[in-house]
Amino acid sequence: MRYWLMKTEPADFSIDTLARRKLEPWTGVRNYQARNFMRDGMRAGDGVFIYHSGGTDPGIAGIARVAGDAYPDPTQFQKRSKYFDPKSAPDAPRWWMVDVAFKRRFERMLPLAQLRLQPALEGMPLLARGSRLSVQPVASAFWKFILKLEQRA
DNA sequence: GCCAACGTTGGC
DNA sequence: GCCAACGTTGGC
Repeated sequence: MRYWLMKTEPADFSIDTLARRKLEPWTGVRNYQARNFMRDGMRAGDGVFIYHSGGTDPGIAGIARVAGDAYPDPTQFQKRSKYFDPKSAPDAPRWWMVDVAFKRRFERMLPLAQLRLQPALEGMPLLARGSRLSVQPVASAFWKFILKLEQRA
């Protein structure tokens, strides 16, 4: 069982949206590193922190789980989609994705600023300078520590 | 709104 | 293969 963190802009899609829909096809990831994590690293049941980015108070908003193995992102073939990729061919899809299932919402979001204060989280990719990766692994020690932090909050 | 950091593209 | 230009991300 591995752990991950996936970013989303809450104005477009938030933990509450996920709570309502229960299951969400995580379409639109167009970064090779992020794709590789989804395609090659994720397995059904893996834990996922849902991270809200871009707003006035970025942070971890809740928990989801990987619902199944990766499959080709259909939006890459849809001409009208903003995620359309003319260079991708159906017999050799470039972009892969997973379905993400809602688990729970944090009672209080864990702000990025608070995560930055934790010496125990040093080395988390999320906290690295200039980190933009929208899908990233979370070491199990970090996962556990963040859950404890949340209990305390 | 600003801007640093980063990834991708494309000319050479 | 190099690298400048460009577009995007995302914190502040």
